[in-house]
Amino acid sequence: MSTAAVADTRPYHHGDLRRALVDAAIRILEREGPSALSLRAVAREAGVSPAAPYHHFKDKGELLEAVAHVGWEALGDGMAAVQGSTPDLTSLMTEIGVAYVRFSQEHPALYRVMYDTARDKDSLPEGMQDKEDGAYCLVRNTFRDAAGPGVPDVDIELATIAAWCAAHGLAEMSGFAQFNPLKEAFGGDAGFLRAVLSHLGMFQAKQAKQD
Amino acid sequence: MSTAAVADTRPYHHGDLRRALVDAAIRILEREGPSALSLRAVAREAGVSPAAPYHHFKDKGELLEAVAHVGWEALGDGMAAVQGSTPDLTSLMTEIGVAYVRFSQEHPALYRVMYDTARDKDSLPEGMQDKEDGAYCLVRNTFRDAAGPGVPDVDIELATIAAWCAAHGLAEMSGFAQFNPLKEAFGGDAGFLRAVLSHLGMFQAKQAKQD
DNA sequence: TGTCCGATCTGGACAGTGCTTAGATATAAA
DNA sequence: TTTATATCTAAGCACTGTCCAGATCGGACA
Repeated sequence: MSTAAVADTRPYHHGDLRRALVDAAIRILEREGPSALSLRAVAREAGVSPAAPYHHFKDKGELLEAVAHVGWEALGDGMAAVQGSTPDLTSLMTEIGVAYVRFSQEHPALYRVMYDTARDKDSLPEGMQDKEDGAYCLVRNTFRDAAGPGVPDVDIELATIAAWCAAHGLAEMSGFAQFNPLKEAFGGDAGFLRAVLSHLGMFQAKQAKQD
Repeated sequence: MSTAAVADTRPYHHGDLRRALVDAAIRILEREGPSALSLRAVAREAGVSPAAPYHHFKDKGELLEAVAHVGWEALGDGMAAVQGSTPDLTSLMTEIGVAYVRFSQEHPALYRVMYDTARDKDSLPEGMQDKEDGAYCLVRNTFRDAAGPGVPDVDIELATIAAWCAAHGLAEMSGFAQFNPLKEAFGGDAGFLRAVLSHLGMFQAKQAKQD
């Protein structure tokens, strides 16, 4: 998760403090959770004064945006990793969905920051839907490839949105206590995720194809 | 939304300050959003000192739980209101889903508090899955009624969870800017919601019935 | 080489927060 | 009426996000 070494180049006093602050924030997030993520704690973790971050970010929200950006890229990487793992579209989309939920389980605090900032702006990050390597585009492209050239854009878009919403809902609630009995019934977390995702039937482009 | 009159009985100094605080919190939430909801602001709104709430709630989290509880009940009412609006299961479940998302759109701040506290506790409120009049039970019962007696509990539960996750995902993202083009394509917000919900196909008990 | 300018960082301050403690007050019970 | 208990206030603590004046350092220019 790019908590990478800080001292690659140090063009300024501290040496790329901006990146160091984002890294520090992610470190705190993974170690102590979202409630411990104050601007002052981040500055402390990075070894600078509480006012230093204001030379690189307009306010706390802008720092969180930068943190979220790292998260979205990592999520995209995780989803891209299962690409080509199976030729069957339905099971491929299920695996992409599983990768999505897995990310949210492995980085719950980061995932929370990602959607907190998204809700504040009423929008997923700009780049995700346009840039070809974004997580959102990955899902859309998978649907498009499977659907073929005759399917209207609106159907592709609908399938993408539906899949994204379903995956997000599952991601936020997969840890809820209510679901434990069902997890056992499906042989653990992985089986449960696959069951829900394939039950939803959202990962079938056929539906979009036939309309 | 139960911002009801305060002075029904006043057995204590202030007169049911507990309820007054919850009402005040909801008022602030609807008026200024979640970021304005501090314990001190709630006390101010209710006309008491900043320390007064601590005689009725252990801490801020417990106040938020009480606020969220009001929200869950209101959500349940909204979903129950469409009950019996159509004999067809698929369209009924779609309407229940629409009612769910509509609630989140009309009370975004309250909806946010509901899930913030749920995530903190890694659980939906206790009563919802057991009490017969809870929103969660409403969905499960609808599935059960439609499926008939031969369908195993685990399938009913799976369908319920899948539908709930999908509705929540859509609720959190239905306001995102990315979806605007699609909304126009489906003739406004209502059409968009129905399209996504029925595309997901999650509201069909048949799948559960056949397994 | 020396000087200066602007980017970068610090120390200190302000208002606001959640929460605690000690004391005041009013209600219900004796 | 006295007493006990629930309720509320006042004051204070440690913390937060944010701003400001001043210190400091790097690179450009002379």
